Formats: sequence, C-alpha cells, structure tokens
Amino acid sequence: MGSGGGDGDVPDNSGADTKVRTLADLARLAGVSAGTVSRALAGKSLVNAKTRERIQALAREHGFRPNQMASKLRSRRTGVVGVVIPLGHEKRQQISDAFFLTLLGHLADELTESGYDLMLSRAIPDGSSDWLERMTGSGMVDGVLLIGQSDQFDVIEQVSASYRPLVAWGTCREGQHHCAVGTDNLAGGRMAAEHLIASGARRLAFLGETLGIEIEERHRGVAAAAAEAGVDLLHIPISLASAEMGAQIKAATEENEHDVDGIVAASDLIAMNVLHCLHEQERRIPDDTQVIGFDDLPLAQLTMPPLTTIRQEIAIGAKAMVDKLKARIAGEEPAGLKMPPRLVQRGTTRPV
Amino acid sequence: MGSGGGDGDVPDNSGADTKVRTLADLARLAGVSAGTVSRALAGKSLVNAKTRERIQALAREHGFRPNQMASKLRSRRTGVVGVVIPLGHEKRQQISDAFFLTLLGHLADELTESGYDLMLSRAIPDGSSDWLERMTGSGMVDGVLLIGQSDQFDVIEQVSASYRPLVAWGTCREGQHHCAVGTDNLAGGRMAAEHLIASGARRLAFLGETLGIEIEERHRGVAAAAAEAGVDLLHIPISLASAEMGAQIKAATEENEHDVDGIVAASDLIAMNVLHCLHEQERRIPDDTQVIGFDDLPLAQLTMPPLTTIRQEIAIGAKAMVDKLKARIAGEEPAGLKMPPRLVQRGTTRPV
DNA sequence: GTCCACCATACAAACGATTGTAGACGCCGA
DNA sequence: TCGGCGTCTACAATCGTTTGTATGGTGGAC
Repeated sequence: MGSGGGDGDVPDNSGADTKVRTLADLARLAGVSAGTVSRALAGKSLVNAKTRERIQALAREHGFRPNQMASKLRSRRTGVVGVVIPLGHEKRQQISDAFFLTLLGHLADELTESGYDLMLSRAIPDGSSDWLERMTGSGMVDGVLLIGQSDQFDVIEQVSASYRPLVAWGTCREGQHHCAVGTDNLAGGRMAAEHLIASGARRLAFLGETLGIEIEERHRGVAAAAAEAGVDLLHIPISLASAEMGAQIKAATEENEHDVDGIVAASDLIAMNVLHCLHEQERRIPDDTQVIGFDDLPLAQLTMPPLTTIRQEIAIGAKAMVDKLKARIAGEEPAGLKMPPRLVQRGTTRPV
Repeated sequence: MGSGGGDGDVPDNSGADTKVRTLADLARLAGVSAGTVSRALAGKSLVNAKTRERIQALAREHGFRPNQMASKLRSRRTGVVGVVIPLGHEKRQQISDAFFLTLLGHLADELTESGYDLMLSRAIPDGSSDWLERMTGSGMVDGVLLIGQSDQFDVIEQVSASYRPLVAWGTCREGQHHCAVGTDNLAGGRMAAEHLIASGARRLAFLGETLGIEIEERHRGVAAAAAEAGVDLLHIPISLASAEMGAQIKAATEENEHDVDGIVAASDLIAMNVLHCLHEQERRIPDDTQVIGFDDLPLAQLTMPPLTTIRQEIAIGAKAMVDKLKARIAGEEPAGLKMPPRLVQRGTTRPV
C-alpha cells in the first residue's frame, strides 16, 4: 500500500517506467486481482472478454511474462522434456557423435512442434543410477528421452520400473521393461554382411568397439551371417570418439590390408574414415575392398564413391520417440518400436 | 512420530516403502524440521555433522531429491542456461546444420563442466522479439546463449539492452551493444579469396545465400579481395538447409561449369556438395577448379581430396562463450571476442 | 416486486523448497 | 547454583503462480 501505489500520486512515472515483474504488479495496474490476471493471460473463459483483452494488452505493453518457475511449481507440469546422452563407455567422448547430434536435432524439432522445451544433459554414468535419476527425480521435467543406451541397459531398466515417462533410443530387446525406439541392429548387421558376401567378399572385418549394446548387436548380426556363409570375420574395436578414430583406423587398415575384402563399419563416420585410409593406400573401392556403413547420415551420399550403408530412419524414429513419450506422460503405456533397417546400395559395394 | 517411525515398530514396511516426496516427508522420518533437512542436504555447516550425515543417508536410501522447481523459485537462481538457435531466414530449416550442431555439442560440454543445465530452444523469429524474450523473460534461465544471429541482429541488440546475461555466437560489429563471440568472417572471406587468386584462380564464385549476417560478411570479404585483384566474382545463393542444398548446387555447378575456376563455399557442407558435383562432372580438383570451404569441421579432412578450408575455432569459441556468460551472470560486462580465422591448406586448392 | 440463476471477480490456500531469526539446550566459569 | 554464551534446531515468512470457492452484482421470468 504505502510504497507501491504510484498510480494516482505522480502521473509522471506511472506507466511503462515502473517495472512490472509479478502478476500482482500487473493486477494493481489493471485494477483487478492477481487471480484474474492469471486467468486472463491463460486465455481462460472465466474472465470477461473485454477485461481479458485489456489485461493482455497491458501485459504486452510492459513486456510482462509470468515466472515459469512459480507456474511450473504450482501447476506440477513443467512443459519440459529432458534429453540425456549417456556417455557410458568412452568417458572422454564429447557430445560430438554425428548420429546422436542428428537425432538430437530431429528430437528438438519434434518437441518444439509439440510445445515442449528441451533440457539437454550430457551424463557420464558413474556406476550408480544417479546420472539418470538426477533428471527423472528432480521434478524438472515431464519426461525423459534417452539418446542411446550405451552400456547402461540395467540402470535404465531399473529406473524405468518406477519412472514411466521414459523413452530410449536403441535396441528393443525381448522382454525388456522400458520403452525403446530403434533399429533392428541384429538384422542390420546381418543384412550388411549378407550383402557383402553376396557380392563376392570372402574375408570380412567389422570395425567398431562393441561396448555399447547397439553396436554389439550389429556385430552379432554380422558374425551370424559370416558363420552361416562360412567366411572369416575379423573384429577391430575402433573407438567411436572421432578424435581417436582416425589413427586407429589408419593403423587397422594398414595392418590388415592383405586379407580383408569386405568391411562393415559400425557407423557411417567410421566408414568415411575407412574410405579415406583405403584411398590413401590406393586400394580400389569397391573392386579391391568393399565397404558398408551404418546410419545413412546425409553425408553418406557425399563420399567418393557414395557410401553403401544400412539406413536408420532417424526422423521417423525421433517422431516415434516423442509420440510415445507424450502418450506416456498422459498415462498410457505404448510399446517400443523396432524399425527394420534398409540397405541403401551406392558405390562402395559391388552390385549383386 | 505416530506414522513415520517404523524403525522399531514394524521392521517390515518401515523404510523404502512409503514414498517420500518432499522435504517435510523426510523431516518427519528423521524427526527434525524441514528447514534442517534442507540445510543438511545442502551440506551447510549450521547443522550438526552427525545429523547431517544421518539425513543424507536417509535421503539416499529413499532416493529423495528436492524439487528443483520449488528450489529455483525460492532461491531465484535456476542453474540453467538457455541455448537458442534462431532460424530466421530459412523458415523450413531444421536444426540440422552441422556447424551449429557441433557448436552445440561443445557448449553442452562446457556448460556441464560448469555445473549448468542446458535448455535448448529452436526459435523461429516472427517479426517481433518474442522468440528471444520468451526465453530471457521467463525466469527460467540464468542466462542465454545464442547460436548464430541469423538476420535478427536488431532484435538481439534491443533485447540485450535490458537483459545482460546474453552472449551470441557470430559477428562482432563495431559499436554493437551485445556480447558476441565469433570468427572474423570478413577476414576469413578475404583470406579464402586471396588464397584462390594467389594460386591462379581468375573467375571466382561464392556459393551460399547471404541472408544471415555471418555469411554476408564472408561474401563481402571475398568480394573485396576479388575487386582488389580485378577478378570476376559470381554469387550463387545456395540455401543453407541441407535438404535443398544438393539440387541447387547441382544446378549451379552444371550451369557455370564453363567459366568458374575458384569456388568459395559459405560452409564446409556446401563445399562437400560442390566437390561431389564437380567430381560427377569429371572436373579435376584442384587442377580445373579449386574449392575452399569454411568452418573446418572434422569432416573436412575426410573428403577426397581433403578440403582446404577456413578454420573457425569452435571449441575455443564455445569455451569463451560460456566463460563470458558466467562473468555476465556474475554481473561483469566482458567484451566480445573476434577470433582470427586460419587457412587450412589441404587438397582442394593448389599450393601457392 | 421478488427471487433465482449466472456471470465476473476477489480471496486465500496451495505448490515445495530456502533462509533469517528466535529459542532450547548444554556447557562453562564464578 | 546461576548467568552467559555458543550450537543446533524449529518456526515462519517468502518466492510468484494457479485454482477452488465465496461473493457481489446484473438480468430475466414469474
């Protein structure tokens, strides 16, 4: 009363000058109560249309917007989705993986479309489930999206037992508890190997470390196909972090250049590096060595020759993740989605 | 007392069963007041060390963590930094730009390191300054980082007049009000053009639309160098969105194949596409046509031949942005940073 | 003319934490 | 034994909204 009421006293500094920070401030200016202002700004029909517009105009004029923290606290709905990237194996990995970044971009687009904000968290698992519960248990988000499962399958499984609005990208195992959207990596790996074998490869190599569950399945698929066809398979555990990748691949390709004629790379990025190294060693692609990638990032079309790869439907997957999360936030329990991979034949393998 | 103390009474359902969601719940269990629990969990020295540890153990046991919304509301400090990507020109652009995504990754790393969470927002400017003020005015974040300025220089300038903790990536103009960290694009463009001219190019082309201020400056730099040397310069406004880029570049390179012998691409991604198209047209690089990119993304090393490009120090820039933002949050007013570009000579230009 | 219904607004109680301050308790010296 | 002092804890106000309910006023029907 005493301090605030500058309305009538000094007409000078009345209007746009005094900073209006709270609903109460605006209410005083409009001559109504805070509750009414709240409803007016929310566009509720309980307030008179004329009053509503007057208040909205006033708010616009003063550049006022309600404090989100207070709003979220009261309404117990944050309008925020947490997106966490578990950096499990590979402690030193930055968020620089091209696939994850691409997926993140699509998720951001989908979430924005649905009116959600996105809280990004780079999590480095430390043995406990803390890295995940920090997000789920904080009351800061309505739901959580996991970009990849890394080697944290068990933790995710455990947390999801009590925290329902959680959807992960990655492998969808039989009987698993949590909701996952991903590509059938086993089928993808098999598909890649079978393609190479069909087009004449006899000594295969799989490039990529299998600490993460997704990559491990790709490798299993490749191994299964190789075993069935009776061809050799070499596993070279290339790091997924792009910083180390280059040197490791260089070493690997030089060392094994004598006997490998078909390479399955765990990702397109590895494949690009392989292409580069093979080219330096003047191996002809696909004549001397065939190469096949995984992901089908936009870049795959731009290599020379263009990269044959196993396509993951990132955009579709991102949309599915967001849709399923929204359903879970609403209390439903949609099942996971295992998308079939697709072979995109380009120039680094011989046509069958 | 009556309800909570299951320790001795019924050892069965005593502990982890009853859900403890609030400080008050935990306080009841511990037989202390909520205030004490709050201080204990915050590690304050005002509570007895023994009590503190007992409470912390209890919290751990029940998987309790304080509601962040309430905490942030009361303490008026969110521990969150907003990162917004303005999609000004190019309404249909997804967050898929490789450079922005890379910068985002580094920002995420730096912010995590500093204990901040990251709130990502894809903003589509609509003529007003609403897209930015939605973030700055909401009380949701302690500060805002802008990934690129797009064509929104004026809006940013205006908002930053009253909202101090704001740092943008991008061009650092003379006399501008807001704090920006970025590469000297003018110098970069000039550097690229001078390099091409020095190595024999006489008919230059700049590929990339100049709606965004950064690209526009690169173009100006190229134009200045071209004018000084008296060589022709063609400007072909390629879209920055990767979806449309391919076709546009294909059309452009086919049309102009007769007279361009030096290409400055507005980004590495454009350069990669150019390489691809030129290769299809069986032009020899760098003998028939020289190409130079901008950014020096990790991919630039993997093209064939490896891409000559103007390097932007993304990691260093990200760190600078976060440092300056932290200083601004603390009330200081650090100046912007204009980093010198660096020419990385690889295989798509002739050595001088 | 009275009463009912109804619309618009005011009031006040949450939401769940943080934090200044007052008070309880134990310990010490006199 | 008592006062003073230093530690620790309880109490209560506060952050800024949202939302259920009470209340005031207006119009129409009988």
